[in-house]
Amino acid sequence: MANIKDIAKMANVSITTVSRVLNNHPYVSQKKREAVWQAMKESNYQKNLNAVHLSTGKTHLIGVVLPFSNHPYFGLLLEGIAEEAVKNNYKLVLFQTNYEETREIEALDMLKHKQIDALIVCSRICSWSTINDYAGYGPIVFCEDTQEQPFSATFVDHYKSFQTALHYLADKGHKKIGYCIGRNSGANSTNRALAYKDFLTKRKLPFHPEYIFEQCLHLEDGENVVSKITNMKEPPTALLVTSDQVAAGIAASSLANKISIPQEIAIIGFDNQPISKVMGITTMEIPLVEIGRNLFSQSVQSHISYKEMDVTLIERSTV
Amino acid sequence: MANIKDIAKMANVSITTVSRVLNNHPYVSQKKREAVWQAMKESNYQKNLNAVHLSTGKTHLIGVVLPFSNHPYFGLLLEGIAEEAVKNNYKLVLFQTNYEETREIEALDMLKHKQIDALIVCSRICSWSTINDYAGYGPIVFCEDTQEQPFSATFVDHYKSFQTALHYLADKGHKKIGYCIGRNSGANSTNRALAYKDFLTKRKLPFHPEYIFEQCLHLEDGENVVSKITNMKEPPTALLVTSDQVAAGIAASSLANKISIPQEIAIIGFDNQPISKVMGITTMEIPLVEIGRNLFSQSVQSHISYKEMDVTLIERSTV
DNA sequence: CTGTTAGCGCATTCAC
DNA sequence: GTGAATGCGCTAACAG
Repeated sequence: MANIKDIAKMANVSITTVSRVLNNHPYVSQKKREAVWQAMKESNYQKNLNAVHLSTGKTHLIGVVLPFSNHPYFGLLLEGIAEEAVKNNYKLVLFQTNYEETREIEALDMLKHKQIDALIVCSRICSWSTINDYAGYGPIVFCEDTQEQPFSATFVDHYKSFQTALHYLADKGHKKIGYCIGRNSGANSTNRALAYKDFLTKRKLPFHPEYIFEQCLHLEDGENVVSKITNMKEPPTALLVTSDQVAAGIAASSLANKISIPQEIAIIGFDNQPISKVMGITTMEIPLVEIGRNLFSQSVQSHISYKEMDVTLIERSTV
Repeated sequence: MANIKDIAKMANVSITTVSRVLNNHPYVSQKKREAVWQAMKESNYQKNLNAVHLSTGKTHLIGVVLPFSNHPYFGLLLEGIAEEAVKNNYKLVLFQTNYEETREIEALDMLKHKQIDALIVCSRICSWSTINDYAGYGPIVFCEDTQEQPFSATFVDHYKSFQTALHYLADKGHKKIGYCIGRNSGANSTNRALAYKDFLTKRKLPFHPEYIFEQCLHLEDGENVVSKITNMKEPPTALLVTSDQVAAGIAASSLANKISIPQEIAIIGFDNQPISKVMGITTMEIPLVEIGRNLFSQSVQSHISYKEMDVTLIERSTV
């Protein structure tokens, strides 16, 4: 495989000149420029990116941290990130963490040691104090409201959207409303819990701890929720489900258990995934692909920015 | 950030010795080894992988080519690949092709130019003759029967599994059986088409071209199938659906259109995705995660190997 | 066992 | 406009 030296020899110029045309610098005569192009064509030259990386300290690689790659939520996010990466000639390095802190730190370390240019954290597990140790090594962008933290972010206002959905349900006459959430830690979960409490207070509704269902991440988790509900003396009449996957699971399981939706239980999902459309689930649309695209853009910028995306209620037939 | 030279200085040894302990070479006295460790600890040393890559010509990066990252089929495959990559301290570089040939060639070119060590092609679009041009630049592994091609592969026998499912349906009394397929090109599709024809011949059943539904990749595509079927004078009584996603879409759409399953139409999906379990869809289980794991292993081996995985019929309630 | 030295392929001063 | 020279951080003969 030809290298820059070979090209220089073939084109009868110096290595520097080759490097200049390679990087589109001005101040190269048209004649030499063409000679270099010719030589590159003939020898099917291609830069050795490893050398470029070592020399420049840049890798054109962006790390993406996510818990699982096989979850539609992250799939959509990744789709948006990947789309933009292709456009900008960046490649993505995947860090599948399974929510293990060490995995996330591995990614952070790669940033620290210049193995990637920036890091996109789709779902954070490390504390801010840990992450702050890595500020300055390169952009780290998040998919949550980073508040005062010195990191870019693209996010939705989970407090607001949760309230919107909750009041929508209440306006339809529901008084016993519960919700399903993925993790009980995490900023997003905290915000939603707060929104829930504030809603209850405002509407003067009692707080039922058993109306909160945790560990609702995957389709299968919906079954669990349904089985818990069927065993309740006073089950909720409506459920806010923070993932369309789980909402779909609940819908399917309800069907199997002859529980009618929305008569016996109303459901609002989140994300507006294809599955919610197919199954007619009312949902809060989160523009995940667009968020992904924006996350990528922020990761290749040196300044910090915050971008809030809107959530839209999509009415279908489960409320 | 300290480099190998600094460490050498601190530990009072040569660069080579540092490199040796770095790479666990023998022939280093315990004393010096410990001195180096000490220095590394003190300075929080970390290798610059770009330098390692340039020097060794290896990147510890494996490329993964797939059409979409947000499809559960590829999500599961990716899950298996990622799992094994983490174990072996490799990182994954994603190539989302959207089935565009140029994207796949980009990946191939990265292999050629040593930017990645190997390539895993989850779904091929390029012709074998194109791909053969890249043989020798590094391992390329496929998720399909590579036949005489000089590339490793992990795959399932689509001919066989299609036949199994088809005869299962026929044994249940079905005579009008159709199938839904993703792409009409691709080796897997060809094999299934062949299996279908052979089955028809063997059972002396007529061939209805309208019983073949193409472009069935996503959940939403199921709607289409159902609407086509409802407009047929003589609709099929059973459907083989090469993706659980589409099968789920068909099930949901049937429900919405008051078509009862399996009474009016029987369905067999493929993959055994969570959704098929939740919706009680009979399916042909393909061990995607395991295939992913094996694909990774093959990608870091220098010899060529072929591994066929078994497909298992999982009976649920749609037949 | 240990150190010296020569690359790996490219970007980038700096001088002409 | 152009090129010689230096360095990025590490590996791997080779010599001792």
